[in-house]
Amino acid sequence: MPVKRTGSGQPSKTLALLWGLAPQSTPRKGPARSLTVEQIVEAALELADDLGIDAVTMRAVANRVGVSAMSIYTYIPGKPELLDLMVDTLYAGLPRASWGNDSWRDRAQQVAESNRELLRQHPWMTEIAALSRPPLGPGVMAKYEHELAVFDTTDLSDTDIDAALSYLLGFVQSHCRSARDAERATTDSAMTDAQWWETNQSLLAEAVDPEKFPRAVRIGAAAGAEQDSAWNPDRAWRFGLDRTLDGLAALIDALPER
Amino acid sequence: MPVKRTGSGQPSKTLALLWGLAPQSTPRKGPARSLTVEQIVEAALELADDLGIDAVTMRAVANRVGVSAMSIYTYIPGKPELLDLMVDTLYAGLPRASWGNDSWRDRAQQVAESNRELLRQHPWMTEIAALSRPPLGPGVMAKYEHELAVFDTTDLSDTDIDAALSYLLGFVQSHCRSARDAERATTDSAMTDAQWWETNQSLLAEAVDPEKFPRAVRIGAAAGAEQDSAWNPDRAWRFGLDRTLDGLAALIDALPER
DNA sequence: CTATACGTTGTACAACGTACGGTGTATAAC
DNA sequence: GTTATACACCGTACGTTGTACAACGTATAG
Repeated sequence: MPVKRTGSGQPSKTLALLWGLAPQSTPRKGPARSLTVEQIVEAALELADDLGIDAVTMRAVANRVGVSAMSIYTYIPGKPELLDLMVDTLYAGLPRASWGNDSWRDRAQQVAESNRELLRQHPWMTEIAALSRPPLGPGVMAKYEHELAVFDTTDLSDTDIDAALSYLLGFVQSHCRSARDAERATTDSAMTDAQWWETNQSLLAEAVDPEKFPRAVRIGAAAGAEQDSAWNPDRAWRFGLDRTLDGLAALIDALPER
Repeated sequence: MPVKRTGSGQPSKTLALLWGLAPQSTPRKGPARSLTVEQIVEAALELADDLGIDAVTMRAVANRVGVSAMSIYTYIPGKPELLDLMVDTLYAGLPRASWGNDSWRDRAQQVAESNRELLRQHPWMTEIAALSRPPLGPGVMAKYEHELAVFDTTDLSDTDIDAALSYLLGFVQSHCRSARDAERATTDSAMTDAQWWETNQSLLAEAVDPEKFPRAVRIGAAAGAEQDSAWNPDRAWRFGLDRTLDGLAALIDALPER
């Protein structure tokens, strides 16, 4: 059964793991532990980055750190918790330059772009559910804290600050997910967009009646022609980011000063 | 191996299936077929709606229509194609009232809300990859055609119309995905948000230093208190939809008339 | 020295998608 | 009418997943 969802374990165990709270420290009874949680998470991250999230199996991770699959379970309760740890670890490692006196809009744009960069370097992150409701580990908290400061200079209420940040990050994730899907569609099928188009053109031409779908035919063709493909990630990014920032500006700049 | 991705089959076969182009019609050689593709897709949809996307296995679908698992493969090349067909079928069944002379903003809001409604009635749709780059079936085409008309009365270029619609739908999907994750987090763990909070409060209080995370503590508490939970889907929806429409308005209303 | 707690591992299970080969049935060819 | 052929259908089997369980060995506690 596939496990791509996080947060399924007992939350207390997960939280203790995330914050590295060891129940007791050094003098345990049996043989000494041969690994650390960090080593396991590291190995899992390398696998995910190199071969994709599907390659992160308990057996593969165990093999990479030199133990048997079941040994992992003495360090980590299960796979969902491993995914939680992977995400939190990456978040913890993010650069967090201080904001200086940039405007909220500049800050928001930087946050969007650094999140995009993270998701481009680790595309598998767009495939797991840990992003919308991430585990409350130290990395997540530090990221949240830093990004909330985007709206320090605005007059938004606390709840609106939270909503605004969620909205901004939601756009980034949504876009990166689409970009990943698009890239995979071409690499998976070993077909460029152009080849795909050629293969399907005749079939589509037969099926799609321009009189029945006038806008779709016209606009689909225009969009495909102007960009070099059916979907241009960079163009979609710029369009979406501008819209998102404008949307937030419509709220923020209309506020009465407090 | 889990298959939750669509579009992995040969595109031509998939397209033929989607548009219902039978290679030859009636006089085949062997025994008559006992099923139709529609029946199979119907059964798969019922399973997904009743028990979630994980319950849609080839064996379960086959069992529901009264044949063995392998018989399905004489109708449909594989599971990705089945998912494609499910999505296209739902899209085809969507109501598409004519627009009258609503403003683009009213139209956009209606599109957003009807998409949200669809994703609420079929939450499993947020979990499969068929939404960002859907298969070009008749249902998808009809939906695309209808929704493009949102921007008929604007002066947007064709490529911008396409981008604007993608942006709008991206928000809806992103929101519904989060809403689904949040709902599942409470139902899966058989824990209400309040219970979860109580369980973890002491641990978090110990780990999270308010001096290190001042904004996170303040804003997290405010957001949790004002809403009745850590995340209120309806509030997030209204916030996000307003921002999205404002963002589009900033582009559309600033255009010089053509 | 003995008891106990713990790290590690091999085996096993159920579930998944689907490749493969066999079986029976309908039409096509003669 | 007989034979050949194409096709629908099915049972079995394979490789893969997460992880439960029990066995085995090792270090410390008494």
